[in-house]
Amino acid sequence: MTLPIAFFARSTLEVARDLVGAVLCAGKGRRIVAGRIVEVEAYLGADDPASHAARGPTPRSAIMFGPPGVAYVYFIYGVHHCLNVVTEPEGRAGAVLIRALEPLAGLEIMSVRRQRDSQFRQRLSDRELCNGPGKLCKALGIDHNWNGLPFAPQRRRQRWLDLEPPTWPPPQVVATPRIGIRNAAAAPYRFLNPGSMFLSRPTGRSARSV
DNA sequence: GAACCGATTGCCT
DNA sequence: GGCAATCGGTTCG
Repeated sequence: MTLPIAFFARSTLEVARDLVGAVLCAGKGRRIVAGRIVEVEAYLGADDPASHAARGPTPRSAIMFGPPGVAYVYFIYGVHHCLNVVTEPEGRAGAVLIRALEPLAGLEIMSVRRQRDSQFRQRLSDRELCNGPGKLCKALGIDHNWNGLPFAPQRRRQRWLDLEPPTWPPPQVVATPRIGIRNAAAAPYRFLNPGSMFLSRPTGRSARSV
């Protein structure tokens, strides 16, 4: 069951919290990979200095003001891609950064994609495959060409994304400050499953249940 | 058009 | 723990 648009057309903080435990699937040609979301971060609009949307819409951030439930993919440090889910009703800016996954399917594909030189390298451990926003994009084969794709299965397309709700019972979720943020560093907008061994960083001492 | 810089990662000491 | 890699987006002149 795919998460409906109404799920994403809510406040970014609520969507971020509720995405922990959801299953992300990515299809590229015949290859399908999937993982359970264990860590995300919320990025808001004008009130959030750390957000790409903080200063209003620009060519890059305009997508954050658009319809919810689509991918916002950006290129960072000239090296990596990061995957977000656009939130809030159209006209209001918001996005949730996917920071870490527990790999569920296609682990061999992920490992090959993650290798710097694909030849003669040992297979990466499961916990290394998707434990960071840049790493999981590499493992899922996601780049700027995926920007704007809906989170809805369209299996006849070359590329598609899907998000399915957490299975029962939902995981425990805690909030901490976001990683790598200078402004507004204290805002507890990072949401994660503290019991997971697939996080990008340790939970941290300031974690609070939400 | 030039300068600055980043929601990261992996390799080096 | 330090730091380079390497590019596009954004801002400033």
